[in-house]
Amino acid sequence: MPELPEVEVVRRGLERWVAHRTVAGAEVLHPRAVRRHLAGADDFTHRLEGHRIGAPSRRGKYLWLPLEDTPQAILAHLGMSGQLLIRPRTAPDEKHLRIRVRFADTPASADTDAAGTELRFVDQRTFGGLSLHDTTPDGLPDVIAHIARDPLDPLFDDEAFHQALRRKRSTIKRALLDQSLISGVGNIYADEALWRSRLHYDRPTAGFTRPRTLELLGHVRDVMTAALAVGGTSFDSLYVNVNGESGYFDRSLDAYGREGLPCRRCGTPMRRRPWMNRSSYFCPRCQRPPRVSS
DNA sequence: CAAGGCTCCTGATAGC
DNA sequence: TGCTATCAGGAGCCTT
Repeated sequence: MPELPEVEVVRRGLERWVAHRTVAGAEVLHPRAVRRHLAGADDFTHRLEGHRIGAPSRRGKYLWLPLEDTPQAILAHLGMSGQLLIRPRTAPDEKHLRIRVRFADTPASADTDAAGTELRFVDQRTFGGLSLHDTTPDGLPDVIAHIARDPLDPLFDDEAFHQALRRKRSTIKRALLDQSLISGVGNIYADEALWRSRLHYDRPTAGFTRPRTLELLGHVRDVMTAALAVGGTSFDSLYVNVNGESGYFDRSLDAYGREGLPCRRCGTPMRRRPWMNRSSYFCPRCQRPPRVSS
């Protein structure tokens, strides 16, 4: 399940293999993959043709490929199971291939041995997709203006995040997953950062002290940086990075998926609790629930 | 307006 | 064997 580190790995792959190539054509094999492109699949493909791709950017779990000659960008979200693969044009289609983008071979692509390859969006569960949007003056696709900066962004404002937590009448894991407060954190890294911080997921944010917020942010950054160093992660075999190699980091997980296994800090069996139609993993001893439970 | 819940989707797996 | 139930969960959208 791609979160910020995995998406960043994909972004770097695209920088290597796709930037500065010109789109020759695109093919949408499943309409749901472009459902965020409201004008439809035909409009999506027609408007891509002939444009040259710029340097890929990312905010949180969104990444986008700017078109160099127009203030627009191809926005991508991988959802649960999305992959962006660079494959030889001659490679057989993947079972869940949703979108194919072909490129014109140019001297630029020949220089990087990218010639003869195409970009494929493969997505089993179809929660992800591509779409084309206008970009704001700072280069951000307009439809993700509500997405907050992510914790690895140098312009992320720790103090503003802390004040936002204080104003909320919510609990900490909900806040971590709220992409309008802090982006890029999903269920896995939320549980990991909370475990490192010894915080229970249901702890109200309103009472957070500044040191507590800053420590949590530090752990969020640490766990993401560690995952990035290993090449992103997804013990989920569905996840493959842009070069088609599977990444991951599963051996470094301290909380997620460890129900019944001993806490790596105190040895107490880890627990799993149903939470927001998913799961939260935590140590019942290190991460004590708040006194007043919702 | 904020907070919380519902829903989209497919495949692996467990249970009967 | 073959069916059904459950789980995985990001984020837009809906309800309260």
